[in-house]
Amino acid sequence: MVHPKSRGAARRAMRRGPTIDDVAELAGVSRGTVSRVLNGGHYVSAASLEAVQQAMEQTGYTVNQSARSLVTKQSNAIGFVLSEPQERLFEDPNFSVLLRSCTQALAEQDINLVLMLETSDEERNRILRYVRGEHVDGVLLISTHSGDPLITELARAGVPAVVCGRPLVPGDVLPYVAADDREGARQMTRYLVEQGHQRVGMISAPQIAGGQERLQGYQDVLGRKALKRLVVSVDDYSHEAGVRAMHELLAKSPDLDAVFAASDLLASGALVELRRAGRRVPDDVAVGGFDDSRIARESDPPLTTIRQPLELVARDMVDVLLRQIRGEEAATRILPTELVIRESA
Amino acid sequence: MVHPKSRGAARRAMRRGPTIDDVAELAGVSRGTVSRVLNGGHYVSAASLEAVQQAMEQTGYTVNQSARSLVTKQSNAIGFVLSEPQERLFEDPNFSVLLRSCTQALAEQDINLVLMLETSDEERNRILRYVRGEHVDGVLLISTHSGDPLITELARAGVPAVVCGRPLVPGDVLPYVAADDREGARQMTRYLVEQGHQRVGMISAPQIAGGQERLQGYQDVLGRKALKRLVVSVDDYSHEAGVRAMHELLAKSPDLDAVFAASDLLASGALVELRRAGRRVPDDVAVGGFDDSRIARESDPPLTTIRQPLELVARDMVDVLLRQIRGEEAATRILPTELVIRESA
DNA sequence: TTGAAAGCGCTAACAG
DNA sequence: CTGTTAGCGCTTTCAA
Repeated sequence: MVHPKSRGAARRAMRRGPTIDDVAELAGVSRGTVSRVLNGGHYVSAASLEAVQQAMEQTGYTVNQSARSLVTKQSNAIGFVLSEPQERLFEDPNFSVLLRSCTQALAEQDINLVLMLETSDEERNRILRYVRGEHVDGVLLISTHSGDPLITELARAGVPAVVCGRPLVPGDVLPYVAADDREGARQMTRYLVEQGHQRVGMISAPQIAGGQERLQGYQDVLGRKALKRLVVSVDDYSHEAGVRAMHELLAKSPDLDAVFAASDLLASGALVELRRAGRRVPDDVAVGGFDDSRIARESDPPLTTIRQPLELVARDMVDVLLRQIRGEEAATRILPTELVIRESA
Repeated sequence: MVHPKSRGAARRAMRRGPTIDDVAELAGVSRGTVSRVLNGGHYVSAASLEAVQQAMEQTGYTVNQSARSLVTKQSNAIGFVLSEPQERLFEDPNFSVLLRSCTQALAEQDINLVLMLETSDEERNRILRYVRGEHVDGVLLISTHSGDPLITELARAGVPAVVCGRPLVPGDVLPYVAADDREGARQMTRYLVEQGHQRVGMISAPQIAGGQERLQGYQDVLGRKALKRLVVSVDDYSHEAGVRAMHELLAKSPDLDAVFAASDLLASGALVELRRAGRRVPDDVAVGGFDDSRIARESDPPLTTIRQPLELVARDMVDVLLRQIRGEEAATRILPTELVIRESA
C-alpha cells in the first residue's frame, strides 16, 4: 500500500502527456514543423501537415500552455474582475447574465476566463499584481460604484481593459460598453406619461453605474426642477432599498400614481411596499422597472421594464477587449434599449 | 504615427517586467536563493532574506507563473465547472453564492479560479481537453442534472475533483460536499405538521441534485404510500415550474393547507399561483421553501425555509479539493441544515 | 519548406 | 546556507 502523501504526486507524474517532440518523432519531422502546424500550418507541406495531424491524433497531444506562454508572453486567458465592496453585486441577476455571456463568448475563441473579486484593498492589490504580471492578456471590469481606484490603476498600468457601463470616474480613461441608460429611462418615463399618469415618481440610485443617466432620462421628460418631491435616491440597486424608498415616496407624495424604479430589483421592493400600503398595481400605482432581469418576469405582477441587451453588451465587451489586445482600435459602444410591457404598468 | 496593428505588441514588449535574475543581482545573491525565498524562505539566512525581499519590493517583481508551471507542473489554478444544459442554473441565486464563496476561499490561498461552462457536448470536450492538459490542478464541479457524463469522465481521467451535492450517477466516483437535504426536508415537514397543518403537499424535483433526498425527507415524516395525491414533480428548480406545479397541486388537492417546495424559487412560484387562486399565505395555505436564498427574503410574504450553509459548502469543497491535490485523504462531507422561520409558514 | 539551436523564467537537484 | 547547472515544452530566428 502506497503512502497516501505520495499518491497524488505519483499519479501526476504518470499522467504527463505527450510533448511536441513525441509528435515530431512519430510524424518523422522536426519539432519546428510541428510547431508550425500548431500555429496555423503555414509554410508546411501537405505531406508533413497530414503526418503531424495524424501523429497528434494518435498521441492525444495537447499543447502545454505554460510553455507556450513563457515564450509568447500571451496567456490565452482574460480576467473578469468584479468590484463589489458591499458583496451586493453578485446577487444582481444582471451580473449572472453578463458573466455567463462573457464566458461563452470567450470559450468560442478558446480563451479562458479567470474570475477575480475586488472585495477589499488587499484583494485589489492582489489583482493588480496578477494582472501586471501578465497572467491575463486583458481585463473585463464590472465596476458599479463611483470612484473605483481599480479603473484608473488599470488604465495607468496600460493593461488592455474594458468596463461594463460608463465608468464613474472623471475622464474616459478606459473604453466601455453600456446600454443607453438615458434613452431607456426616457422611454419608460414617456410610456408612463402616455398611459395617462399624472404624478410619476422615481426611485433613483445616482451613485451606481447608469444611475445618473437613468435619472437624467426621467428628468429629460418631466423637467428638472419641479420634481424634487417625486424623486427618492438610494444607495444601491437592491430589493431592500426599493422597499424603503417606496415607503418614503408614499409619505412624500401620497397622490402619486406611477413610479419608475431605476432597476428591477428596486421595483420588486417597491411592489412589496405598495401592496403593504394597500395600493393595487397597476390600478392605483403603475410601476416601471429597468433591466428586464429575471425578477421582472417573476415578480407579482410581472414588471413592465426596459430591456438592456446584456448578452450583446457581453459580446461587445469581449470584442472590444480582444481588439485592444491585438492593438486595434477599441472604441466605447452604446447599445439601444427596448421597452418591455408586462402587467405592472 | 505608428501603425495601429503594432501598438499592442510594442506596449507589451515594453511592459516586460523584472525577472528573478534582476532581483538576484540587485540583492547580491544567486538566482537559487531568490527562488528559495519565493518558495517559503527555508534554508535562507536572515540577511539574504531581507536583501531579497527588499530587492523584490524595489523592482516590483512578480513571479512568472508560466515559467513556474512549466517546471512544477502545477498551474496554481482550479477550474470551476458549471454544467447547465438548460442555461437555467446560472440564474439560480444559490449558484452565485457558491461561485463567490469558492472564488474567495481560493483567493485566500492565492489560487485562481477559471470558470468553464458545460453548455454542450462540444464544450464538454473542450473542458476535458483543457483539464487533462493540466491547465488546472483540479476541478470544482457543479452538476445538477442526472447522468452528467462529465462526472464519470473526470473520475476516469484521474483529475482531482469534488462535486457540489450528491452526484446523480451510480457509485461514489467522486467525493462531494452537500447539505443534509434529507434531514432538512424532515425539519420542514415536521415543522409544518407541528403548526397544525393536516394536508401538507410537496412540489418536488427528483431529477435535480438534492431533489431525491428532499422528497425522501418529506416521506420520512408523512409516510411513503398515502401521499400520491399531495406530491407534484417538476423538472427543475425554477420559478415557472413552481407556478405550474402549484396550479396542478391545487387541482388535485383543493383542500391542502400547506405546501413544501423543494427550493425557494419553486416556492416563490407557488406563492404567485396561490395569490392568483385567492388563497392567503400563510392563513389559508402555508408555504415552506428550501435553500434560504435571496428570494426567500424578498418574496412576499418572506419565506419560511431551510437554510443550506452554502458558504460552508463552498469552503469545504475547496478544502476537500486542495487536500486531494496534495494527495491527502479527501472524503465526502455532509453539512447540517437549519430551519428559518419567516412569514410564509 | 524544413531542421537546428537559442532561449523564455523558473525550480530543483547537487556540490560545496 | 548558497551558487551552479540542467532542464521544463514551446516558439522563433537563422541557415540550409
